[in-house]
Amino acid sequence: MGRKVAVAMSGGVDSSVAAWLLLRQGWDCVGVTMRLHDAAGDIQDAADVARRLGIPHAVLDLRAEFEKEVMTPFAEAYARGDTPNPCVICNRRVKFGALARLVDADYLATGHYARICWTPSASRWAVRKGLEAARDQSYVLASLTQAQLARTLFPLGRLTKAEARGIAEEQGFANARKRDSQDICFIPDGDYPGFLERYTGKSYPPGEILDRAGRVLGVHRGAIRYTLGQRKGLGVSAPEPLYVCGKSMSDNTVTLGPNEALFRRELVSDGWTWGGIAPPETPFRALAKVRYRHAEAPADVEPSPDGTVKIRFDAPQRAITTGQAVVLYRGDTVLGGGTITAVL
RNA sequence: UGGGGCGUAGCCAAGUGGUAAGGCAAGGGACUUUGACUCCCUCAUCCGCUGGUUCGAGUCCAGCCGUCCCAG
Repeated sequence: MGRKVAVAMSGGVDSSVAAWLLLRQGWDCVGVTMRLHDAAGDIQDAADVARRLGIPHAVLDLRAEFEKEVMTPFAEAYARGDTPNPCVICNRRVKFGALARLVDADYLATGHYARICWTPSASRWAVRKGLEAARDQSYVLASLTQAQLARTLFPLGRLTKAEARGIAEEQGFANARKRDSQDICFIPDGDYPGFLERYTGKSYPPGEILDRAGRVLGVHRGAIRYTLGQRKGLGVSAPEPLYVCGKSMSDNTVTLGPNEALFRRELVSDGWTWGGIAPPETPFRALAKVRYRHAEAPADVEPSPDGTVKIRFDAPQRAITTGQAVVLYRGDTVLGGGTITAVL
């Protein structure tokens, strides 16, 4: 392998600092920015930083791939009643997929707060958590394949966000003080129900809000707007806070219950990609994480020959939701990641 | 029509003579490369209406209105 690396520059602070770090380490860098959707992005910011660093910069139009791999599956998942995590899919299919295939470089680098390590005992690559626990992004990278990891660099893995911002300030990057990105990138206003209706051309009609005994509590504004564990926006007043503890797309109903009703111990998952360990055939213990901001919890992991994996937590976890990614850890190493298909 | 209960913010609800708790909902903000959760802030110049007693009334009295239950 040579020393040429393409840095995926979003126009934000992190990927800008990543490029600077690689340059300083002697890499032959080229900046690339993906055009993913029509919403005006930060392409100009990325180009400005690249110019400042004195590296070539290219904009790659990946709108078709993004639509096919991310937006459409996103809408389909919601229609099914799942709650997908588009960032996870985007990383695997678009950023480290389509983009990686297009660039002419030995490696692809991004500004994720995560690390990659080679595990000699298993002869495998594995994603590891970023050093700053609060910023760790290994969860959204768990589905990267061995081939993808072999040619990926995460220069920010050992830095804190504060350090990265410090570097951006020192280097005079125009985006040094830019807000962290948030929300789904292709739905900048955060109105994902509105997006889904516009994108699919379908409307999701009102239906009944029920309590766990089946009594009608009110009317919902389309089942698509509600996800497990949700409290806000229900419009139902009660002696205690109520949360979405179930919904049925076929009945077009949303069921509410108290917080305690949300805890479950067991889930079924599929679509696994294995990182730090070879595809397992026997049960083992691990820490499992069921959403981006979930404190991973100890569990028994039972792989099946058909590729599905059953995970049974030692203690019940709140609002385990189908469509979300589940990621297994041993220490700070990612063992693998899949998608939650059922909660028992 | 008699007898009894009740009428406090969008909903529920404390309050019993001293200057309107709390919960839910709602709005705003923080947090956050997913949805959520969480956290913080805001939210009745006024207690059905009208008089009266009192230094002072949501709290006491009278009348009226509304509502619920029992009786018929």
